[in-house]
Amino acid sequence: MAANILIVEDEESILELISINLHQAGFNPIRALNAEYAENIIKEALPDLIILDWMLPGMNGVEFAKRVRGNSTTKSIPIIMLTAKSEEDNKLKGLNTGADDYMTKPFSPKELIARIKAILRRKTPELVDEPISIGELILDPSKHLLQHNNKTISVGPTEFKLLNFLMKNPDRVFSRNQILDKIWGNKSDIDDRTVDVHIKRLRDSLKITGQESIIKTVRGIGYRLSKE
Amino acid sequence: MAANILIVEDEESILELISINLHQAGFNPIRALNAEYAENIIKEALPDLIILDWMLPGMNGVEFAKRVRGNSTTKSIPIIMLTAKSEEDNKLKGLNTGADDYMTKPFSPKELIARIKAILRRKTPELVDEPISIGELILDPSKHLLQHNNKTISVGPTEFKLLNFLMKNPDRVFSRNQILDKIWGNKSDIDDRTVDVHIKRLRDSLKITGQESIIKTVRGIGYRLSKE
DNA sequence: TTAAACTGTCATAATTTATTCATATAACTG
DNA sequence: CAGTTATATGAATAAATTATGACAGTTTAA
Repeated sequence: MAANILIVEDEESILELISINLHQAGFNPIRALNAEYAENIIKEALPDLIILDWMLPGMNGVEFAKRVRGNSTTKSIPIIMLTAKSEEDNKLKGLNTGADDYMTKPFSPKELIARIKAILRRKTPELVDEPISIGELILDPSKHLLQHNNKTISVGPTEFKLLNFLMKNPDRVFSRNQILDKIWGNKSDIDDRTVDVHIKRLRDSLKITGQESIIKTVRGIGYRLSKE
Repeated sequence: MAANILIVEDEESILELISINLHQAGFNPIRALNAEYAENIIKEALPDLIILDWMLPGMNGVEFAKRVRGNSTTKSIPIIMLTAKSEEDNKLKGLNTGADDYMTKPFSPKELIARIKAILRRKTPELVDEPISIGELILDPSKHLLQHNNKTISVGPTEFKLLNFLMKNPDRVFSRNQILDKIWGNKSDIDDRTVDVHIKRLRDSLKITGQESIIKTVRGIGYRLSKE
């Protein structure tokens, strides 16, 4: 299950940028334009991590962080603080207020994601994309790499996502539509049968490893990945 | 089949958050921003479970719950109530209004999902798709796998559905037509006798396990699955 | 800009399953 | 036990599902 990440940032374009990047990295972004609204959200549902702008209109980031830390039910939620470069001196203060990490603007979305993963890996490992292996195959989502006995197997982007999904849910059958939902996104109006084609391509790619038979066809239902 | 879960929550971001998390957990979320709208939805299609915010604009959660409970066609739908911490005193009242469970805000989406599963498991086990076992046979719907002493038994698609159905309703006799209705869908104009053939094939598949006799013929009526 | 890689769709081949039907067996009735 | 009815079984044919190869349009990378 994807991690829910609350982003508190008053500049809409930045908020959107972070949102999109988190979404693409497989997280669930929850947007808040100010600390007050963010507090309301937290009152209702607990996020797995908070990305917090240092400077906010109204209640500022530090204040907000303090309040999060002050409440027993929320105090263990990790916080990443975003600070402008000029505020760099404040970083110690920021850490003192309880932020688990900080990043100075402008920052690279990639690095932000990396930091998020690092923190989640520490706090809630099950929410991070760790390498998965099945048999002699190793798939590393963060490196976007598929290996077999230390040799890299090349697969297309869609096939990679497909294999990734199946490896994360081994032994379970998925219908073509479930797969379309997960890999293509639920808005797609793509033909069922397209899945067959990608399954074939994936099997072809796996052929040189002799592992192509881990992808089983479950007639009338869909596909399943499993060893034996 | 994914369970349909109606979420009645006036705060849009929370509604969205719950929705996304439920979707990722394999449920089918239906959103309602207020009780009135929720009532309309229920008139159209019965959800399998309702997540209900205690405080709602217009008709509040308790009132809505009462009405759901008051109607004979909806009264058995499980309800999970979301209450703010300050309203915790009300929890008894909440339960009295018929909520099956309640969660105090803020809650973690993961816990919510755990509770949902627990309730569904209790109330409508067929929606949870847990493995079913009879004797030494284990049928796992989500893996679409039939096992006997850790060995996979291969059965055709229709036989699998048939066995699945019978295992979910053990010790009960079904006429061929009832079976046709359940497995083939009621629109089918298929011959009664076809069921016999599939029963035979199923028995054949089970022969190597020595369990083929769990499927009894009830002469003049139909078939029944039971141990001894 | 060009070449290479990737996508989704389709037609068709290959495979697996379903249904019917004829006949053999078994179960019930009196 | 003979007659009657219901079920089991095997096999042929029909139907459904999946695998595959090719293609045309796109995207990506050099």
